[in-house]
Amino acid sequence: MAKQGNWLNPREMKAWRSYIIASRRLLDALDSDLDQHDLSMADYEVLALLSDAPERKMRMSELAELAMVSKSRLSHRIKVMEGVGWVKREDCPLDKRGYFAVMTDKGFKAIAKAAPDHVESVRSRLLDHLSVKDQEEISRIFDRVTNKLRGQYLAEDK
Amino acid sequence: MAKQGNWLNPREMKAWRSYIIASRRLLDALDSDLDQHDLSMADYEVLALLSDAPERKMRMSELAELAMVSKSRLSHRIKVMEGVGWVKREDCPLDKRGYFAVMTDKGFKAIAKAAPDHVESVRSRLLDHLSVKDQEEISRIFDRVTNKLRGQYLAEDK
DNA sequence: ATCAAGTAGTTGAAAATTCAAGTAACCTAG
DNA sequence: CTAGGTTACTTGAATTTTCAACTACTTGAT
Repeated sequence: MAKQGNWLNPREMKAWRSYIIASRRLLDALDSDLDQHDLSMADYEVLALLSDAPERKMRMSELAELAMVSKSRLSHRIKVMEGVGWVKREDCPLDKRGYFAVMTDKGFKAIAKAAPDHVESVRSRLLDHLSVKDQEEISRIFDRVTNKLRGQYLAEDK
Repeated sequence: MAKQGNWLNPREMKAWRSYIIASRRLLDALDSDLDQHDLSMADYEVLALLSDAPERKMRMSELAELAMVSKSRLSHRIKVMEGVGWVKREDCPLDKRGYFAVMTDKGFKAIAKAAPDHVESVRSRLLDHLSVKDQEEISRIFDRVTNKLRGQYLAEDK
C-alpha cells in the first residue's frame, strides 16, 4: 500500500493542511457552542436522528450506523441520556435481541431548544463564509470522497 | 446570537452534510490506517511537529498550540510517549517553569517509518480524488473558514 | 525588594471512548 | 428440529480525554 518517497507537493500539502486545521477548529467551535445546551455534536446528532424518525424511535443498530458511532459507544451514550430522561429503551417485539431507542418529550424539547442555536452556529462558523458556488463545490468534492472511501472500505474488508 | 427559525435551505444542508459525513469517515479511515504503526492522528501530528523542529525539540506550550491540543492532554500524551521511549522531557534553562519535549532516535524512527504510509493514506483517501482546481478551492475555502473562526474567537473572548 | 497577577506545565479524578468478551436470539443447511 | 454461525446489543475494564485544581516560576508595578 505504501509507495515510498512520494511526498506531498506544496499545493497538496496546502490543501491538506488548510482542510484539517479548519476542520479541527470548526468542530471545536461547534462543540463549544453546544455546551450551553449540555450537548456534544455526537449527542446532538443522535437526538436529531431520533427526532426525525417515525414515532421518534429507532433501532440501536440503525441509529449507531446513521450517527456513525460504534454500537458500544451508542449503548453507553444512550444509557446516560436515559439517565437524563431524554430517551428510553423499548424492546423490539419482532426481534427479541433488538431494542429501540425512543425519544421522550423531554428529549424532544431538549433538541428543539438546541437546534436553532446549533443551526445558527453552523451558519456563522461555516456556511456564511461560503458562496453558493462554494457550497456546491463542497458537496461535489466531499460526496466523491465519501464514495471513494466506501469503495476502498469494501475493497479492503474481507 | 441565535436568529430563530432560520433553517438551512436544501443546498446549505447538502453542503453541510456532505462535509461532515466525509470528514468523519475520512478521519476514521486515516486513523485506522495508522493503527499498524500504533499511532493516532493526534500523536502522529505531535511527533511530526517535533521531528521538524530544530534539534527535534519544542516547548510544551508551543507544541500544544501547534498540534491544537490542550496542555493537559499533551502532558498526558507525552507521558505515555515517554514510556514508549519516543520522547524525553528536558527542562528549559531560560524559563524554569518550562519544559522541552525532545524526540529520541527511537521516536524519530517511529514516525519516519509511519510517515510514508500516512502520506499514502492521505493521498488515497483524499487527495487522489481532488483535481488541482479542487485542491485550490479547498485551500481557499478552508483558509477563509479558519480566518473567520479566529476573528469570531477574538470577538467573543473577553 | 516585594507583591499581585499572570504563565508553564503537571496532576488526579471524573467522564468519555474503545476494546474484548459475553449473552441471547435469529437463521440456515442438513 | 437442531447444531453452527451470525446478528443485536450490552457490559466491564482499560485507555484516553477533559476538568479543575495546584505548584513553581516569571513579570511588572510599586
